[in-house]
Amino acid sequence: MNEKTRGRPRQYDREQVLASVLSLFSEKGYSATSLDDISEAMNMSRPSIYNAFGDKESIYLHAMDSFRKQMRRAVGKYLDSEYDLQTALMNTYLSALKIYFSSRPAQGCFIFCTAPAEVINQAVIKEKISDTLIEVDEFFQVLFTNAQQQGDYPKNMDASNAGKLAQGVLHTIAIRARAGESQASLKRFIEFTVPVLCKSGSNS
Amino acid sequence: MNEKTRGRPRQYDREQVLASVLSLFSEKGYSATSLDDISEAMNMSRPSIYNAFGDKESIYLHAMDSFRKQMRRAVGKYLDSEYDLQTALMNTYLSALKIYFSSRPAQGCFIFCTAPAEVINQAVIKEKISDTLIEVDEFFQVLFTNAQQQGDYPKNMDASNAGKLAQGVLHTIAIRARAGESQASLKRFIEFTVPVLCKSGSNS
DNA sequence: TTAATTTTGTACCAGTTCGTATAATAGTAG
DNA sequence: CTACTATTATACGAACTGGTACAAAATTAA
Repeated sequence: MNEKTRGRPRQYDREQVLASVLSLFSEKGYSATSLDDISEAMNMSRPSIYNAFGDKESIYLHAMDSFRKQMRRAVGKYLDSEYDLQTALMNTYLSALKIYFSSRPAQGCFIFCTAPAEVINQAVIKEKISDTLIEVDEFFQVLFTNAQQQGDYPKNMDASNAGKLAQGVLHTIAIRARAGESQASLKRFIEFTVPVLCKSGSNS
Repeated sequence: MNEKTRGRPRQYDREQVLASVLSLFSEKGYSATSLDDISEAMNMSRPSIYNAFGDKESIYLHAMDSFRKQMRRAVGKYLDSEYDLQTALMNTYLSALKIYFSSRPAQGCFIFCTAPAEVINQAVIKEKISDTLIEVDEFFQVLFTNAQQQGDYPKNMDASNAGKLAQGVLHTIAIRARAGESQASLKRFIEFTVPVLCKSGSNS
């Protein structure tokens, strides 16, 4: 990976500038962010940016991928069946909450709070957000089907729709965090919600 | 209301132009919509628009109010206690679904799909979206407390958080509709979800 | 009529937008 | 040292941005 290549060497670190542009887009959204903003945040000149990531839309798509990677890193482990359903859900939501509140003011979910606005006129963004929905639905669905196999969740329930509902909780948390609801309040909401999703689980 | 006033009479109908700018903002979001776009959609010159609704941000806020009114008109009746919990929830979601799919392609919820992107740098929009969250939370909470009084929902459940979860379902439906999920699929999702929310309700 | 009042249309502004043409820079290969 | 290659910096441009000054138009009040 660190092989010497011809030509002038890069002065930027790809992961690092992606992280800073992600943070920028997360704050202002796609349309309100200018290439000048991006250039300043990345500390790169405009032609360099274009050369590295393409046009503005393409930069945004890279940021979406970067965010998805971050989320996967945070919650992927809960797919392991050593966690029971309640624990896996709870930990997933708490991990998400931590990310949603990682800036001040809290910015919620980068993808579900900023991308939907652009969806109608940007086909590629629409595709990627749809793809994200599917991936997350499947993540949660696996949690429910695993629980069904272990007798932890009723088998007559539709794990696919249960997964969708579980992702829905993520969406509402993301929006609420960005709108100013407190982390403590959202944590209480999660504590109420997880037993409802698990249903057969013994909640007081 | 139709009293003769001095000065040149208006050539526009306030409700009508608000409806068209709402549709425009709903499609493109706040930042991607230009005053030229707005002027064309309203069929009004820029100074007239400024005189009638103020600057761009103010126009957007008026559009938010207009959308909230539309939603209230559609679902307000389900607050009447003649509806049982399941029916009220089901009808509310179906009414929302109809609005979310009223354009082609479906645009979901104007407020929760386009406003969150602007929240961080536009304090007034943040306030209004927060205010909307509270109003809708209270709407659903009333549904649950009414059901509790009629023995239709367990009294040991927290109606406030139940209401929040119920609004969460609205959020995920809105995002999914805008991202391209089919109305039929979302209807099945609702049919799965309503009994889960009601819990004690008899679902096969 | 004349004055007062309100809305409308034209035209303009300074600032910003995204993207790129061009040339300088910094490294490797031979 | 000379090619070659890739990245960087400067600078520009045509289009668009939100907002407004100004005057014309259309009504009521006196």
